[in-house]
Amino acid sequence: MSEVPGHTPSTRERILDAAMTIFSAKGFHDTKLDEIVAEGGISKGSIYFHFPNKEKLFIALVDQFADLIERRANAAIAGETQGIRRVQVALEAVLETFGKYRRPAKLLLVQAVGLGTVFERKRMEVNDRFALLIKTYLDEAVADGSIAPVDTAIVAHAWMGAIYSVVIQWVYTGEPSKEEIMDSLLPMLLKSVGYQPLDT
Amino acid sequence: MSEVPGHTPSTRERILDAAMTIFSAKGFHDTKLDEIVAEGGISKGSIYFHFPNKEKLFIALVDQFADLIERRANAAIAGETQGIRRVQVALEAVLETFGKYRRPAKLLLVQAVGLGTVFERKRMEVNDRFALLIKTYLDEAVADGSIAPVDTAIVAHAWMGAIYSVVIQWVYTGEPSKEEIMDSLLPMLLKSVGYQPLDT
DNA sequence: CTTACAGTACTGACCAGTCAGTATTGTGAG
DNA sequence: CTCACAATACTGACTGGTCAGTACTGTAAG
Repeated sequence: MSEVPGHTPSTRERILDAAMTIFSAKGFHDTKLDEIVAEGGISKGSIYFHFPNKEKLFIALVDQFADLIERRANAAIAGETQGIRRVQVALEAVLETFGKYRRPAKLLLVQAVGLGTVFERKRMEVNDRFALLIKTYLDEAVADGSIAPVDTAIVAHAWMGAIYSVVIQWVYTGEPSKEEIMDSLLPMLLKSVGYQPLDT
Repeated sequence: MSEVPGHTPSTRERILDAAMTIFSAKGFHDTKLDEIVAEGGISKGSIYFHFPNKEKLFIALVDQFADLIERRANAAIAGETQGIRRVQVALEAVLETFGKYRRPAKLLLVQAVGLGTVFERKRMEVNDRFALLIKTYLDEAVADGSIAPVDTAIVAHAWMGAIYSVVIQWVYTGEPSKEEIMDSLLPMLLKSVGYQPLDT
């Protein structure tokens, strides 16, 4: 995730890597800090040197990945001009990124849910960010006539949920493959707003 | 949920009701058994008389609601014969049921996620049950020519995720209203498999 | 008395977070 | 370069609050 090839990872990076491994596998509550300590070959104290508490360490990982997703989507969009094409390449970029990072995907989509009041806000914030991103580009596509008018707020949330669900399924079972997802999910989503994709 | 009008609730029911209230509001880990005890006016001892542990109590609630959803969907389907109509009424029934039970919905869709290894299996089981249900009826619709062939496994998961996501949004914010959901989400889902709804 | 439950006081394992101390790196004066 | 000191990075044994679960007592019905 954060490691640069020819670069000895800093302690902070080692902590984040180890935390990602354990958190994504066992979830927040089932992860003991001592397990992260063992995994990363660091000490408990240095976790608390770099992060104020367990919760903030977890949130740092969530933020890190959410930022990455958003950057990739925006980068993809920047290369296109027409409304619906922008939507399409953004979706492709997001699926691509989830596909590339299985553990962070699980962390964000599964382990960050249901953690009680404190995390709820964070999760809604991240979700709303994504939904808004989708909504913005859908609105664009409606405005330039690429697709017929729809309730873009609902469609945005529905798309997000559809993507999450399929990605979660893939995270756990490895099925369906990324190619199948691209080939089936993408056209399906576009069809749901009345757009018939001609090419891939 | 389980209360029958003219029936003094048994202790077991009082436990389940109280547990539902607290679990759905605070999540599994942030709920203390003593809070359930206070909420329900029951005793800790009787919780352990009726349930082996906190985890099983939680799972009982999840199962109870998942069963309800499935029964409602199947009941709705039984009244229709044509493929795609069956899919449509099933979706309506599910949305209807989520709409009627906000707290159980939150419990199932939010609080039951990210609880670590033990609950993961349960969640996947419930999810797969729903996805399979959708898939079965989609396959029917494809078979009888109501809709064009698609990868029904992926579509089923995507639909499930779309519904979850919109319902979760509604659970937290009360928006969009049930009517808007019905009017926007349902046609959108049907459109995603190439079906243009004529009525409703 | 016995069975079937309800109620309550208590326990002890667990683990996030602390802190006193050690190691490493930076710096600037002689 | 080297010595003195400071700042930063890191260590790991220890602690104290928490809370699921238990042991025990109460009671009413048959």
